[in-house]
Amino acid sequence: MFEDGFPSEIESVALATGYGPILRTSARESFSLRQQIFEQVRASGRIARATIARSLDVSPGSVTALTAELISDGFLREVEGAARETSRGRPPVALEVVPEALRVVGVKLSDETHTAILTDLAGNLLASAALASNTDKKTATDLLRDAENLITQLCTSAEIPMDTISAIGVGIAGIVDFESGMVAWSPLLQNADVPLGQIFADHFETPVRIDNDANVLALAELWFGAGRALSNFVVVTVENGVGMGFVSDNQLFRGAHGMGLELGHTKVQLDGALCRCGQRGCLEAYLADYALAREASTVFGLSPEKPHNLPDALKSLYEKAASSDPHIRTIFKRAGRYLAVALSNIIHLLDPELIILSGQLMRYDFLNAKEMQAEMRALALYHSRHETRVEVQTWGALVWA
Amino acid sequence: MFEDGFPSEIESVALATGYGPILRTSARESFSLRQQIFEQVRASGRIARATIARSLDVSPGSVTALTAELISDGFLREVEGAARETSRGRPPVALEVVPEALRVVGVKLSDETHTAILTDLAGNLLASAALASNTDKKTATDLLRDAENLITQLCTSAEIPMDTISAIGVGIAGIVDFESGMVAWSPLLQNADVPLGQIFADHFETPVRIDNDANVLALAELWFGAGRALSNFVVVTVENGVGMGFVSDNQLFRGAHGMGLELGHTKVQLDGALCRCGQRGCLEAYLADYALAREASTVFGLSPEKPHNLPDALKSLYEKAASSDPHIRTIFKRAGRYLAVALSNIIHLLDPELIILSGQLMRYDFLNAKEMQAEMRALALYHSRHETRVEVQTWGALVWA
DNA sequence: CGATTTAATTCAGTTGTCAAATTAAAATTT
DNA sequence: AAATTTTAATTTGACAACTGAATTAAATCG
Repeated sequence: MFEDGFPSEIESVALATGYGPILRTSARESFSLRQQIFEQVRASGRIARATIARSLDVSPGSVTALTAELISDGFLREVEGAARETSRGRPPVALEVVPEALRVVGVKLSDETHTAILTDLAGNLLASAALASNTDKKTATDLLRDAENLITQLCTSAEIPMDTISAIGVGIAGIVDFESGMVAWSPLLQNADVPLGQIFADHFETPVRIDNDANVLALAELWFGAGRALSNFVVVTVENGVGMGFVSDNQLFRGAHGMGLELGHTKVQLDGALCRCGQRGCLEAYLADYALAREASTVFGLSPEKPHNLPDALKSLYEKAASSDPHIRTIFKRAGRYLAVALSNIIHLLDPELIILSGQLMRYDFLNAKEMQAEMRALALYHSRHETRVEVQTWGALVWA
Repeated sequence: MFEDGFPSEIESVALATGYGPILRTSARESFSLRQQIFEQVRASGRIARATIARSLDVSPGSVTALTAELISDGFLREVEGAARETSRGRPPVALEVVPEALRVVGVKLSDETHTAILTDLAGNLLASAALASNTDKKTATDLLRDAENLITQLCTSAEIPMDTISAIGVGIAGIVDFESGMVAWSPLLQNADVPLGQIFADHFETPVRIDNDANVLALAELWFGAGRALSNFVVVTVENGVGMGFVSDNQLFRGAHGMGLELGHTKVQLDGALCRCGQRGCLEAYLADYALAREASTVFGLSPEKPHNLPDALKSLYEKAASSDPHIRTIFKRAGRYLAVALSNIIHLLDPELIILSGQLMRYDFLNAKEMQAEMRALALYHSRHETRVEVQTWGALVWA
C-alpha cells in the first residue's frame, strides 16, 4: 500500500508517535458561502440581501453576486409584494427559496399502515397516500412493491411526473444502519440484515435514504416542527416499541456505530420485567404495546397466547382505564413512573434543551403526562436556572418526511 | 433594535416563516489550511510534506508555503536524521512540531490533594507538583492561593519563567459552566455559583480554562491516552462522586446547557438508596465513597455520625473485602451490578466506541471488573457485530492535563 | 553513467471574498 | 418641488489563498 519511506501514520495504528487526537476523517467541511446563503434564506423564509450580509458577516457585494447565481440557477427568487413598514432608504428586496425546486417523498413503513407524503422545499404537503398493511412479517420485495404503489399514487394525485422527485426518505421501525442502508433487524421483516437501502436505491432512480423511524421523526421535528428553533433536542416515541432520536448541534446524533439510540432497551429496573429482546428491566418491557397488553391479559384473566389481536386488546385496555378501573390504572401508573426514570436518565446523559414526547394522544393521556413529568422533574438534578422542557406532540401517522 | 423593514427573522422567535433548522450560531468554523496542516503534523508526530498534501488533498505547493511559515514562526521544524527504508526518488523530509513552542499547566483541585503538571506540546511531563489539602470547604481565594503555589513550584523546578506558560487548565469536581467559568456547585467550595474561571483569569496573565474534572480527564484521554485513535468514547470516573466525560466526533460533548453530564445522578433504582443530592436511586448512592462508607458503617455497627475520617473508613473497607468478608463482598457486588446497569444505559443512549473506567485500581479490583463487565454486556443490546469495548485505566492522580 | 522515481519548490493563473465607490429608491427636510 | 438623508443593492479593483503545471533536487536502478 505504502511504498514510500514514511508510511502514513494516520492510517497505521502505530500510536507511538504524535500527540493529540488523531484525525481520521477530515470531518468539518467548510460550507461554501453560496450554500450558507441558501441555508440562511431557507431558515428565514424571507430575508433581504443586506440582512444576509450582516448576519453571515460577509460583504454585501458577495451576497449580491452569489444570490444572483442562485436566482439564475432557480433556487431562489425575489419576493414581489413585500410590504414594509415606514423606514427610510432604499427598500430591501426580500429573497425566498423556490419551493418547486425540489420535491421530496417521505415513506413510513409501519406494521399497521404504510404512509407516504410528497412535499416541496417549503414543507408544503403536495400529496399524501396510505396503504393498509398487515402484521405479518414481510420480505424486502413486499415492502418495495408497497413503496412503489404509494409513490405512483402520490405522483398521479399531485399530477407530476415521477422523475421530478429529487429524493426519497424511508422510515422503518427497527435497527437501521443509515450509511449502508442495511436493516439489521425490523419487526416488519422476516429476515435480519436486509440491505433495504440498496434494494430501494437500485429500483428507484432518485437517491434513497433509509433510517430508523424515530430518527426520521427527529429530523421532521428539526425541519418543520418544534425543533426548528433549537439545535439540541430529543424526540421520544412510544408505540409498538420505544424509540428515540437525538438532535445535537442541528445534526442527528447517530453514535459511533451508526445505528439508532435504543431508549427502549435502557434498563430501568434491575432484574425487572422480561422484554422481547430477552433481557430484563428494559423500559420497553413496561411501556410498549405488547407490554401493556401482557399486563392487561393478566388482569383480564385472558390467555396470553393470543397476541394477534393486539390492537383490540389495547383498545379495551384504554377503555377500562378511561372508566377508572383501579387495576388498569396501576398498569399505566407504573409505566409512567418508569418512563419518568428513563427521561431523567436522558436528561442526565444527553442534557437536551427539550424532550418531545411523540405518539398517539391517547397513550399520553393515560400515562398521565403531568404526573409523569412532575416525577421526571423530581428525578432530575437541575443545575440552577437551566431546565429541560418536555412537550407532548400528538399527531396522525402522516407527519413523516 | 431593528428599525429596518425586515426584522431579522433569525433573532426573532416568529416561526411562521421559513423552513428547516434555524441556524442560530454559525457553528461550523472552517479551519484555515495552515491550522489543518499543523494539526496533521501534531497528530502524526512525524510526517512528510508530500504526505500532508495527499492526506489533506491540497496541492504540494500550498504545503510548502504554509509549512515554511509555520517553521519560521517556530511551531514546526524539519527532522534531521530521518531513517528511511530503501525506496527510490528524492527522500521525504519529515516535519514535527516544536514541543517547546507551547507550555501548558494542568491543575487538578481535589478534596484530598491538589496536583499540577507542566507539559509541552508533545505531552512530555516537564514538572509536577502536589499540595496536601484538607476536606474542609474552601473559598475561591483559598483555591487561587493553592493554585499559585503549585504553579510557582512548577516553574522553579522546570527552571522556566512563569510568563512562558501559554495556557492553564483547571479541573475541579462539581458542576462547572465551561464557557463562563462559573462553578455552580463543587464539594470543595463553601459557596455556590462561584465565578472561579473569572477569578483565575483575572489573576494570571495567561488564558485559563476551568472545567469539570471528568471532562478534563476525557480531554486528557483524547489528547494523550486511549482516546487518541478514537473519535467517540466515554470516560467514567468513580471517586468521591461519579463523573463522566463524553467525546463525540473528536470533541467534548457538553450538552445543551454547557454543564457536564451527570452519570452519578442517573437513576438505577426506582425509590432506591438515598443520594447526597436528596434524590433516591442515583448511581452515586451505591457507588461513591460516601455510599460505600455508609454501608460499611452499618455492617461494622459504627455510628454514621463520623464522616470526617472517610478515607480511613474506606481503607478498612477495602481490607475487609480483600480478606473475603462476605458482608463486605455484598456491598461491592451490589455496587458493581448497578454500575453495570448505568454503563449499559450509556451504551444505549450514547453508543460510544469505548468506555474507559478511570480511577484508583483498588476500587475496580473490588468492583470486580470482569464480573461487572460481563453483566454489562448481558444488559446491552448488541447490534450484530458492533460491540462497545470497556477498558479499565488506572493511574495516579497526576495524569491531568 | 543516464534513466527513473519521488519530494519539494517556484510561479503564473484561478477563485472567492472584501472594501470602497457607485447607483438606486425611498423618506425627510428645506 | 428640490435637496438632503438614509438604507439597499450593485459594480469594480484589489488581494489573499490556493491550484496546477513546470522545475529543481536528491535519491535508486539498470
